[in-house]
Amino acid sequence: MAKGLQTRERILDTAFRLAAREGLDGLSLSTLAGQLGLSKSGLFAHFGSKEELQLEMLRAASRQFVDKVMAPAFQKPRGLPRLKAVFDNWRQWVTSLPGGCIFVAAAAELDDREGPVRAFVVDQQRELLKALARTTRICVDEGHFRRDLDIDQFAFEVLATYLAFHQAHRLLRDPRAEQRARRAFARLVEDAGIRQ
Amino acid sequence: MAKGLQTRERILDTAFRLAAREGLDGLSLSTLAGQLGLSKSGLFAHFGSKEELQLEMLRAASRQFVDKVMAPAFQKPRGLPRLKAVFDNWRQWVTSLPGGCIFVAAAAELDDREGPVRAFVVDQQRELLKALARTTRICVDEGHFRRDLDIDQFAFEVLATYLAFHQAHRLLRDPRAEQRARRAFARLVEDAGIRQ
DNA sequence: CGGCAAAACGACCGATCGTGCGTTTGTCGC
DNA sequence: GCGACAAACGCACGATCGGTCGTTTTGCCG
Repeated sequence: MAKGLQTRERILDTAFRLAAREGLDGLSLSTLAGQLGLSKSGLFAHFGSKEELQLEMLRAASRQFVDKVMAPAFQKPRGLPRLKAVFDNWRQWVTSLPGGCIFVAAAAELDDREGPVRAFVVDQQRELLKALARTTRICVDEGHFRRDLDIDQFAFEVLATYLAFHQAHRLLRDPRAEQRARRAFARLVEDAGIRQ
Repeated sequence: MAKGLQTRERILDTAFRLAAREGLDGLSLSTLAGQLGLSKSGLFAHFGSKEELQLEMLRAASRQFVDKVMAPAFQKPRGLPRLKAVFDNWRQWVTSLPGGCIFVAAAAELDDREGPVRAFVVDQQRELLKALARTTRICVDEGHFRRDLDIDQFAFEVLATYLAFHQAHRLLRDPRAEQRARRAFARLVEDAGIRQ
């Protein structure tokens, strides 16, 4: 009983790292099985289909995202410190993963298809925007941001900064990517601050 | 002689639309040939390999981008009107293509591989950033933007807005995507303007 | 220990991939 | 209108894909 779940976790962990490199479809069962030292059929038996594996892999990635990015940030004080921690952890989440963020890869890959995998990614992205908006709202409530700030617009622009950082870092391999992202975020925060 | 080039153009045009939906690898020669009413081998003969087809397809996409986005904008007066036209045309470039922007798809797909296709996409992205920076510099020269503006940072943030727009539009299918992008761009422009 | 389900295996399926080859069809200059 | 050459074709190849199945190995429990 325990052995199965243990192997399953090992599969998902390896899969979500590998899928960020090869894409959701690019990752083949043979490759994954080889990487894990398992037979293809042995691996396959854990999930009924490749789609199910993709879904479980994304769910595992979501859990890791919460653990590494959101949860630690929520240890920080409410308001601006927490928002900054979210963005910092988010950046580190990308740089720590050798294949980049799987959700960015999945978003581009799935934006035209239909089905449960796309639905999950869309849902997660919406949840992320909501979480960003909530964190931003607290900044307003705490008096760190001005009251007439457009919360959802702010969340959109934080996401924009993240996406540009991801591209500059992974595609262009620009060493200034982090600096660019930091400055863009700082400008966002400054603009949202209380005017004097 | 003329027939060959004509067919070649038709192939590339269909390919670059299709590849935005399916990805660079996802697009198969069989599918493309079927869509064009050609045999797979007849299509294949135009290019020595799939990689060459991908390269030529991206080159064709680049030409279209210049024609549809950059060139029309350069008809506008120097400075802010031109910059705004670039961004407007850029947005329309995405919405007019049923599969979205192939470079965004390619960027996510290729960020880990090596080879000439990746190199081309990287080069094009760098050129785009440079073109954005040049257009922004003219805004400074014309007195529309303040003199101490960080040009490259500005270009980075314009690209960020575009990427977030692309994602909101294509993945989330958010009807407010355009409004969000407009506002983000407007805030960028306002921030870069002459302080009073 | 023995027994038995869970887990992993290896061989195989049909489909599809990119690619090569020999042939037929089409077009254009003389 | 005919010869030459480009363009498109049909067919088959080896590889790899996701997926199936019957068998063997493993590990837990009484």
